[in-house]
Amino acid sequence: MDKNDIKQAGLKVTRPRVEILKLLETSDKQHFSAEEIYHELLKNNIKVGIATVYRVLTQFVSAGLIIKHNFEGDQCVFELDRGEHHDHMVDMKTGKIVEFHDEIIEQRQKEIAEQYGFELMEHSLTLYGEFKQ
Amino acid sequence: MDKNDIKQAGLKVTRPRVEILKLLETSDKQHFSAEEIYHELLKNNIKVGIATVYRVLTQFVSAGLIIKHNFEGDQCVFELDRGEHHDHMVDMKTGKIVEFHDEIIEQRQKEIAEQYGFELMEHSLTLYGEFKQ
DNA sequence: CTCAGTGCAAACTATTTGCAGATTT
DNA sequence: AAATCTGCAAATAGTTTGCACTGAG
Repeated sequence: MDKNDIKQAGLKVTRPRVEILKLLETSDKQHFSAEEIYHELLKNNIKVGIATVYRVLTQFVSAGLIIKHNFEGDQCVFELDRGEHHDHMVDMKTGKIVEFHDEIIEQRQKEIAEQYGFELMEHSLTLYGEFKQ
Repeated sequence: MDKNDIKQAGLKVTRPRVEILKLLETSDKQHFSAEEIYHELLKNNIKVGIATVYRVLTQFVSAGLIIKHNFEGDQCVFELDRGEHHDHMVDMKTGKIVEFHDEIIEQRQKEIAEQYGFELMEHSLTLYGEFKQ
């Protein structure tokens, strides 16, 4: 129910917002940079400005609809927040991104934070390398 | 032996290089952004251009003398590479950075990479939150 | 009809580059 | 002296903002 998500975020249901959310929901690719989203929309004959893409993405992040990642390199990537936390493996040659989740690591992070008197709010774990073959 | 490190990297031993390395070696702070280094040098009456700071930092990273981190936020930070790998906890209020190392997590990362047929080359783990009290 | 949202162009921030003069070896 | 290095200013890349017009409710 994408349109409801937009409404519940206190935002009006506009073309760019619906289309950006739809793209993130229906694409087989999970991670997009702002530029990629922009070009994808243009390719589908949806006229938007790059500024709107950035604005909408920022709003969606605030609303908790999507997540923003700061991998190595110059630009950020965005993905739909499907509620299940996960970390990433990034192929440094191809740019391919694969998600994983590991309870042992999650647990250890909490223990370490505890040890240091650190109130853990979020974390980011990214493995860089190459997928074999 | 900082000057030797510079030489061994195939770089000439110049004022800016020596001073940047010295700052990173002797400061109680471990992590600096390029701007911070720049201002720190100016404060110590060492005239450099910001472009030189960026150039030298890039060269030092290539030479393996320092490490570059991409924490959340706009700018990168640099720290001396003391050879011992570690991850980071970042206080989102104060900006304070504390290092930690956990063998269990390191081990799990290797196992996960193995499972996925992923040749692990590096990784980045950062905990975000606040130090209590 | 009203106010939020949009596209455009200009502004901004972090970083990089071209170049002529300065430094290291 | 030769080659690298530097500071400056201009360029770049990603992202943000001001503004007048457009569109959702």
